[in-house]
Amino acid sequence: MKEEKEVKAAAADKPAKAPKSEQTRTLILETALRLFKDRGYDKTTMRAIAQEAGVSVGNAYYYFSSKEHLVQGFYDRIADEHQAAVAGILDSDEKDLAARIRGVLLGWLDIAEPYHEFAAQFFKNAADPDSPLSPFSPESEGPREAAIDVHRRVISGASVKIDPELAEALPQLLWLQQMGLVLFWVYDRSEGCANSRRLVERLAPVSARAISLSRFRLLRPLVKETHELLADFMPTAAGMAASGKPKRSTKKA
Amino acid sequence: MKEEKEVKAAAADKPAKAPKSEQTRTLILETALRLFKDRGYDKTTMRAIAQEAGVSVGNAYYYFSSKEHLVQGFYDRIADEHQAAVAGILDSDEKDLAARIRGVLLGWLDIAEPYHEFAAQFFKNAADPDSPLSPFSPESEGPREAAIDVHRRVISGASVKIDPELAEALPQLLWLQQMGLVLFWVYDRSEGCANSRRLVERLAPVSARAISLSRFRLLRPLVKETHELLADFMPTAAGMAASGKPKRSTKKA
DNA sequence: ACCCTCCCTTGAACGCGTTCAAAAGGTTGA
DNA sequence: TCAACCTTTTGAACGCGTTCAAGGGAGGGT
Repeated sequence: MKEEKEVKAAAADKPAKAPKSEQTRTLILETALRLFKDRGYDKTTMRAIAQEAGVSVGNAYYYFSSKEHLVQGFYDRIADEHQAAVAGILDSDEKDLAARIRGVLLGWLDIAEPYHEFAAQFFKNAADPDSPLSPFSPESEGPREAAIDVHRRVISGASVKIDPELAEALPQLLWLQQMGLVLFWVYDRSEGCANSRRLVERLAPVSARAISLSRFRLLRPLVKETHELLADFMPTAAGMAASGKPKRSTKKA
Repeated sequence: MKEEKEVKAAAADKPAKAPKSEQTRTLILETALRLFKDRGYDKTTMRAIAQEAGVSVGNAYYYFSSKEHLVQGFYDRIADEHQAAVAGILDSDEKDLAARIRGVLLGWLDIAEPYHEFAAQFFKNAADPDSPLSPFSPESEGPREAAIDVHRRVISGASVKIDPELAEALPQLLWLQQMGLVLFWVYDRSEGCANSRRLVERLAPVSARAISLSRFRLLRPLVKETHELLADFMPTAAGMAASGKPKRSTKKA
């Protein structure tokens, strides 16, 4: 299943990076993503992808072990675009936490909007626990950590004072909030996903307020327990549930 | 699609309630649920269901317009069993909120455990926004309202004092929490879903504490905003997203 | 008797994702 | 040059969910 391109044996002074068939792989992937965007996921058949790319269906399966795996590329692309898009806000001198949260979430909606129909169609695959496409799957750890890191920067750039214990768990919580937004967005059929945007406008101040309230003594025990809960069950929720033991992962993607 | 049994014209003094083919329908449904439980969802083919029930595949589709629709029965069954199972706790003199939450959630895990493997397999269908099986779909409004009502009784039987504004939104919030638990449970591969149970044990006190803290002045604005947010976006999240206008539904199932 | 109508039932057929044995290409060593 | 070997490519075939035109069969009006 997992094959890494191992350079034969000797060193080719010109690795060239296009080893014959990497082109075929890319061709199939690009064709697939284009058709997905044009026709939607369900209406794009493997036969159509193969035909459009000028190869056989079997060949597509030689490079991508299933139709789902073709989506991984799209998945990564959105994440990359989002991280690029929010860099401006994250590195700006905007200190208001609500504004930063709002910017990151609205930024995601902007990036994802062109793919809304397509995304809604394959969202069910991503929700399958057995699918590598699931945001909780071990295969998604890299992108997931990167996404959580965005929220880490959301917090660190804000002027708000945060309980240090909460600060540790907060990026994960904000990421969970983002997953909730994605869920809402997938269901959102309103023009231009206007409802999702309004939700963000309303939700961001509430989140920010809740966070800023957390430093009060009154909430100390609640914060502490919440933190412990996340530490035990979240690191990789899927891995945790699967293995039976909480595990800490320090791997960086 | 929606057909109600209309008594022909005249009054049959013996409606008999088994009008010829209701038996066929039931036979197909029971056969399907049995095979689902035995073999899992994916490995149970429509052909196998038809053959086992002694009918043709087309006949199965005459009564159930898709394989998914066969699952609706299972869906309803779990909900009914759960409501029966937690009646004891809800009507008891247990006044501790954490214990009540814990009881309801653990009760669900008990009921659902036999179907864990099966459920994980069709969970992806339930996550499809276009599927009537989705817990957020209009078709699921009846069961959803019933499930929310369970949480309403969780609260009303507890001795805790609750901000009246929060009290209105709280059942929905607890239901969302339950949906989160279901998500975790679907991913849970541990022996006997032990991790899900431990999550409940840890989560219930945290939830209860958060709720009891909500009556403090400090949290008043946060509670108010949260309530408004839910009122606008939750009633039927799907319907809301679809129609563009919040709608209040007072329909009882 | 006949036909008409409506409910129920059939099974072949369609399009899909996916698999696989076999062929075609390309590279290496003698 | 030939042969062995691995990578790449092919397209027919499989099993699936689903559809549909066609066929019972039970009543009821004439």
